[in-house]
Amino acid sequence: MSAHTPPYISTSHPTCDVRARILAAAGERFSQFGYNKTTMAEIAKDCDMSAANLYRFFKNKLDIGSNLACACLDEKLLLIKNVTQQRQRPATERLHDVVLQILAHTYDRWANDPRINEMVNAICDARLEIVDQHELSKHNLIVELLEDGVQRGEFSIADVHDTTKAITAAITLFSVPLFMSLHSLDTFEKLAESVVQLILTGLEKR
Amino acid sequence: MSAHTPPYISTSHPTCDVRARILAAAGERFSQFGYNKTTMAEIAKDCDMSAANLYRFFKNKLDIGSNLACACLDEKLLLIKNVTQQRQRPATERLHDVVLQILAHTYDRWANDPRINEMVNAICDARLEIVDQHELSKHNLIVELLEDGVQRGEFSIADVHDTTKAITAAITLFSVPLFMSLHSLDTFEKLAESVVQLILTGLEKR
DNA sequence: ATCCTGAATATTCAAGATAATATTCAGGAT
DNA sequence: ATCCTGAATATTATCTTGAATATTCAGGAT
Repeated sequence: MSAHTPPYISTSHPTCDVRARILAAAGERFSQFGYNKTTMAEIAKDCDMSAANLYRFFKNKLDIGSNLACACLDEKLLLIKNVTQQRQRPATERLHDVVLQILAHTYDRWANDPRINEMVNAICDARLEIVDQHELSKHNLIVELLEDGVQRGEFSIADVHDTTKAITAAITLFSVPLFMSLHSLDTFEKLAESVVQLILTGLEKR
Repeated sequence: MSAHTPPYISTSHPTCDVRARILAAAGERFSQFGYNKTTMAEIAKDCDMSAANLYRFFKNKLDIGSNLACACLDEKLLLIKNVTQQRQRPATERLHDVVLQILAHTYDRWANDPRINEMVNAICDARLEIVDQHELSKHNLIVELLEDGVQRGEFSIADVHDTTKAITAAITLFSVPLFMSLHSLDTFEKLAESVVQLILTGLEKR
């Protein structure tokens, strides 16, 4: 992490640079030592400023954390979006990949960056609206995917919103970091395959 | 297990009576005041004996808890069994009812007997094998149900065990007390209906 | 011998004291 | 005027220690 703002072309107001620098420093600390164990003073020192000055750019520590958590969730959302919007591929394939992608991401974060998860959790139960917003965005992406699948004649769905909720519910196990300790990634992947299979084709004889 | 295992009919051996009496007293206390807040001395007094004497029948407090937790889980299992084994009904209906039954039970326990859940949790993460055993029994009941459904020509299933695991995974949201705070029972029931629908018929056009 | 207890010991819990840390603010530098 | 800081205050975490509780055990009652 650079201690000083790069002096070159800044597309935005200098204030934004400072905000970005603070977020970068905080993010670095949070992911290395955890949210609770990094102090405002440390973040400030990394940015060559006083702790008090941080409060000119963020309401408080939780606000810094929230911004980082949002970025984290957005990144996750982007991963999903990248799959769902590959319009040339069959919707079934994309649904499959979305589920596996979610699992891979959940597992990776759990295994490789536990401190970030700690932070996201801390933030999420202090700021319900953040997770709500994220869930809504995710919901919409899946709705889009299902609608696309229906239009192409791949899917037969009575109520797209209900079905999206059902799918989201059915893949809970793959979305919650807490569960990741239950199995190896490999086991989870096989399980996810089975669930996708189940979702796509159901049990009834045809 | 017990230091002296009765080789014959359980109810007749005095040791079993004592064990049962202890479990009853402990169960009463645990569900009323919680596992952590009831003392061995209190349980003992309820049984008109010394605390030390409890250790002749159970290894320790956790062992008492484990026995009660087992009974709790067995009761849950029995509920499921009662549904799955109604051979005269279609397997699809039974599968539906099992899921709703599980949800109802999870929710009820969470809402009306939080202390029991606290105990079961405490015990389960100290005694993994208990929950493993329970999961296995549950798995077997669902396997039976699916096999029955296949035989009747209701279901078309490639691998019954994999599918059972998939179903179990897909209803995670309804099995874990932790999630119960997310929605009302009513909302959960509708969601469960959708998930069952999804499991039974799948998404693909037929 | 078998069953049980009171007292001894080990472990866990919780209230209060202490130290860190978050947050605010009056005022100084540019 | 705007930006920033050091010091003051409020909040939160950590540590300490006495008390509560779990567990053990030597020995008494039946």
